[in-house]
Amino acid sequence: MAHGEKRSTSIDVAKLAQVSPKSVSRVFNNEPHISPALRKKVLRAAKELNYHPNVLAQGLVRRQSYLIGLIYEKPSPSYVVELQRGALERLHGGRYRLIVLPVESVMDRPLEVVSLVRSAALDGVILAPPASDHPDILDGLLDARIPFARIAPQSKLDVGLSTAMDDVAAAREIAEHVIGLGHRTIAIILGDPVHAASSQRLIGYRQAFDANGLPPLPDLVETGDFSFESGYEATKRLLSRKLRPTAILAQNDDMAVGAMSAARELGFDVPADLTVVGFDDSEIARVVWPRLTTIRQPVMEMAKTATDMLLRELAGDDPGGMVIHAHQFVDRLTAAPPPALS
Amino acid sequence: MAHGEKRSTSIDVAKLAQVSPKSVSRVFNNEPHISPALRKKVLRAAKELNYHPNVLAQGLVRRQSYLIGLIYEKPSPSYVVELQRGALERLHGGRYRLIVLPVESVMDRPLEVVSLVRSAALDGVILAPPASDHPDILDGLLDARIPFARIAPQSKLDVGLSTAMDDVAAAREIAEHVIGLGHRTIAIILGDPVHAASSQRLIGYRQAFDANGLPPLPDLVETGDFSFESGYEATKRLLSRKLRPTAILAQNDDMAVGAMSAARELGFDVPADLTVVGFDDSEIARVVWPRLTTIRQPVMEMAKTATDMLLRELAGDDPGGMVIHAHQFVDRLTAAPPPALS
DNA sequence: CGTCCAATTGACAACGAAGGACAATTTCGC
DNA sequence: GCGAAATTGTCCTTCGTTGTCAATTGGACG
Repeated sequence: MAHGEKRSTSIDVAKLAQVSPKSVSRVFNNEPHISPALRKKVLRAAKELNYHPNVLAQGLVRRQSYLIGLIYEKPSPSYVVELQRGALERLHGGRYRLIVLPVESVMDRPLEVVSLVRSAALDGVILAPPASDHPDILDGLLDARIPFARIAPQSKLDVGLSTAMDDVAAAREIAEHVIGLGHRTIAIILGDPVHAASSQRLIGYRQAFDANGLPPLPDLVETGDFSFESGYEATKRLLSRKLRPTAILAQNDDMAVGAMSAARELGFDVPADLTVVGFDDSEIARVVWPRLTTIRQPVMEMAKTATDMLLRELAGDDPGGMVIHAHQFVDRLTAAPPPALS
Repeated sequence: MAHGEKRSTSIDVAKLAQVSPKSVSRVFNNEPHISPALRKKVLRAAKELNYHPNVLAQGLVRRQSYLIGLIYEKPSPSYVVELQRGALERLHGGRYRLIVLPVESVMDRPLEVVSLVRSAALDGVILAPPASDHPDILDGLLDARIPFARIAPQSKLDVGLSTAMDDVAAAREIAEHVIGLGHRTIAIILGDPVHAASSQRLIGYRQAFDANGLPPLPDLVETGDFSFESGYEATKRLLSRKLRPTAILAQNDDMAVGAMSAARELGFDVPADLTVVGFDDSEIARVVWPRLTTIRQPVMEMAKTATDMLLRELAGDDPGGMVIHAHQFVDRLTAAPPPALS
């Protein structure tokens, strides 16, 4: 039993080093005006006692918890991973820590979210869609004076900090590409309508249709929820219609991959018989075969920037209001001319 | 500007409700012997002031932070997601929160991990591989008296709490299946050797080889790091050898999917020309086409159980020492007899 | 060698809530 | 209306660290 050193306090260290507790505090906070001799004494004593300042006590007096929350509602795993990666990359090395707060249903009980944030004493919050667009949440946080950074918001863009991309332009771009390949019978799989990005992307698709003299095709639209399964089911329905699409625009990669699976099961080859494109360029897009043609949404970068802005705000600097990140069309292997023309 | 209510304290609530601060405390901590009337008064005042107990102050006096850390070292995204999901599911509704602590390199600086945990004042820690097997980390946590639960440890099984599965048996099982299909030239893609699971699974493969009179095949072994890319690269090398395998045992799903991609690129059909099996049954296994034959490792359940044990320990109950979860062979579409026999 | 200013330290009261030990006050059974 | 039990209130500590301001020390300089 060599184990069992009890937690030591700044007072213990002070006693051992024969200085005042205040001096210990000063050394640990790198305050100016400290003689090298004092610093050495304190550090030696601290090391001997294996002392770590108690963040709870610090937090109490400084009115900070050094906790940042990441709020999201069960989006695709790959999206969450990217979000976290971006946030953690920025947080790394600093004193702030990341708390993950997946919430059941943002839309149903928005005030619960605010209450959660308050009772956890978070210093700041990163809001992923669809929480980033919920007015009650924004108001609640504003009211509680809790700084927040929003990822990909689509409304009330003047509120809080945000990082975003141009969903409309991106969607238009990938739709243009598919049309350019010769497709005329194009189906759309929408994501969860509570995500504002869903309607934005639809607008982009429509713009491309319009610009190329195609009808809006209300028949060939199915609604999913951004999950693999929903893309799979939607595609099964689409491919069993009398008017069969030669291309499918899925509003994210998971649904696109679901579409590919369904197509394969029904005997269609991708892309020879059916073009499938996604949106996001999440990990899965690079990993499936054939590799998915999609739009690269810089989720990690957006999360990193959002975190950066939040930290700057917490530090008292002016972080600016909104940063737009560039998207990018990524042409891989799932888009080809329609069978009739090939 | 309706915004800006300042944070209120228990004393504010007491004043407004015209009761003693002690009563406020009693109500919020659900102590017995409180009349419904008092409770109502306090709750109403608290609501009006939008009062939330300050967790920092509570934590200070109770010596708890209500923070649980999840420590992992950049494993596959799907694995992380499952871990988090399991932990969060158990934590949901309670007062404990999850802090994610991905660490650069557990092996290089194990004491940094301990120091991180101490300075963040975590109440308990969940250790994913390979941290769950590092003796210095275990000792450090033991020393600091911080409870921890280990996921899938392979050594020092008597230390701390743990949840695990039988990697050897599982690996043997899937190898037996492949051999049973008629394969005789079987390649292995190992995961990162710092993960103890890697060698355990290899032992299982070898047991199956031995039992069926196959040589250990040291030539057809490649080492990856559990990532898609490493599986992809390893497979490119394997398939360009003079002695070409008809089946590949990958030590996790990501590498297996990488193997499938590489095979496809080289013109091999899976499973007609090449059988590929994985390990873990992470999300990706269900999502790729053809769907991956693999071993289901109950990561989410293990994480959930680990969290449960940790919470029980924190509550002062006896959580027991170790729980073994059952694995399961999942036969899907990527394993078939070798071409010569089909 | 004393004086005065700056650089260093120290003393002490917050911070917000909980816990313990009792005292004071209802409330209720009968 | 009495005694006992159930509620509430008082008061004082504790938790570990920082802010504020006063005290001390060390030098430069005349």
